[in-house]
Amino acid sequence: MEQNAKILVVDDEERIRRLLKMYLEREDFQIEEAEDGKEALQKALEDDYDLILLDLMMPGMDGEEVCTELREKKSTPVIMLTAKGEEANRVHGLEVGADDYIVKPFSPREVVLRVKALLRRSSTTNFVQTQTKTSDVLVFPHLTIQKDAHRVTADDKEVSLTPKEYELLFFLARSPDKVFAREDLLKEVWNYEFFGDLRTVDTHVKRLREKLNKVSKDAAKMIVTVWGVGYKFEVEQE
Amino acid sequence: MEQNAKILVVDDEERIRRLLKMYLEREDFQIEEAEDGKEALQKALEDDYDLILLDLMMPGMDGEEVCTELREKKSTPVIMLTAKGEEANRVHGLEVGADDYIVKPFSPREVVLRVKALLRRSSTTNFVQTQTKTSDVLVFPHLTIQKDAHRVTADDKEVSLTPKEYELLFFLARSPDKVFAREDLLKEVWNYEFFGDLRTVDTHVKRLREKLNKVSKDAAKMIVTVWGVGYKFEVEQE
DNA sequence: ATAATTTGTTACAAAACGGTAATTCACTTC
DNA sequence: GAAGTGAATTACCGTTTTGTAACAAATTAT
Repeated sequence: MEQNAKILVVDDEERIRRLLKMYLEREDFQIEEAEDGKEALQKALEDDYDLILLDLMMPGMDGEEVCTELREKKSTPVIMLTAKGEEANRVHGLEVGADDYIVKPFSPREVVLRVKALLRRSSTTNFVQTQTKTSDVLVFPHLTIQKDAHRVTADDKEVSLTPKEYELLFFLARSPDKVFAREDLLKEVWNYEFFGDLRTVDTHVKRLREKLNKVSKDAAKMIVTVWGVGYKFEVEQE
Repeated sequence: MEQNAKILVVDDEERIRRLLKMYLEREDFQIEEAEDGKEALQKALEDDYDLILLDLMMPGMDGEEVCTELREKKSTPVIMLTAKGEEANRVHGLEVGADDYIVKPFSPREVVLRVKALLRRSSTTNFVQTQTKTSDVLVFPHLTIQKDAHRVTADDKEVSLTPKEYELLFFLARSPDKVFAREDLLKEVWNYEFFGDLRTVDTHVKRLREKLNKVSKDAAKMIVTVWGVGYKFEVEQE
């Protein structure tokens, strides 16, 4: 597995760096930081990283420049972070040699997934395809989630979910039986600058259950309320 | 292990500081205190702590400010303590660079667990053994407790417990055969500002036994009354 | 630009829970 | 075997948590 990969996080905002660090370390990645383009380039050249998360807009040398210069020497995989307004630059970023880009504000979950995806991609190109693509499809007794296709089927019938509903379900289903507090769900599934009401989660759970229920009672039952604690995705066992 | 870590406890209320100190010292942490933001910042900068427990609301410089200023120099892990009403500020705390937050009034047990969790996370001790996670599942002859799932099964049948019942059981089961006085249980399982009747414990024990008993007599027997002393979770042996 | 969909908020009723107190029961001791 | 102390049980009621519906805001599609 690509676990324990070494990742360089580059952003001028300390807050963002910390956030990324926190979430990525939780996945057992090894994180180093750089707070400007110059430092980033220096580190990236000195050391061999498995991946670089690179903010586009930075004072001094911006992400684009870093990427261009880096590419003259190395082919370390790069994910570019772009603020929403800068989205136009996106293609530019890819042109410059970035492998993927993520638009701010991102959700922590998204970043982790994209990082893993890119690591997987960049490692398989060099090796024979031993990777059986972990968890691209989650299959449970009455429910199947196809990650890439954003497709959910309950008892073989398709359920059409909105993005948030899908993400919520996917997140829960990724750690079966584990209870998540509403707070945790807000932190993980929503993006980092969302500070809304906890009831928001309830509402989404309700809608999710509703849709699942129309198609399969059994599938709907998998989303379980744990009173006083939160929600979990439970796989029936007996 | 990260035991013996040095922790700075910051709160303007002496009572809270003492309480935290007491519980954390019991876990062999080394505690220092600060009673306002200014003192906290000074100490935090002068000395290297493994973790800081930081009250949000304090006269003068509040926790948020301390955190912000601290973050300009250091990345010491911070757990923010927020009163219930301030919950709105909660995420703000994270934005400012806190790594976790705990809502007052907290239960001592919770604090200890969160502190340990954060220390585990932030100790870049990227050694494999770190995630051996102490007792994520407790397995006994007729009873199993899955911590993350908040799930209890007695003789393979699920028992649905309320939060308090679950916590009580979990707490007892974590130290098999050890007798706890009612007072101890109240102190540990309930939150710090609860000074209620000792009989409360009896009632919860009763409900717990009742639920367990419906499913497995053997499991129910594990919660043993020690006359004149308290209760213990006893693992049968012969 | 306008309509349609998705998302977030708020308010409220119903349900589940928690703590207390009063009563009954069990063990111990004199 | 009667008195005293601690434990179990029961019933009660206030509080907290949850589900839901209705509405407002934001986003996306047309």
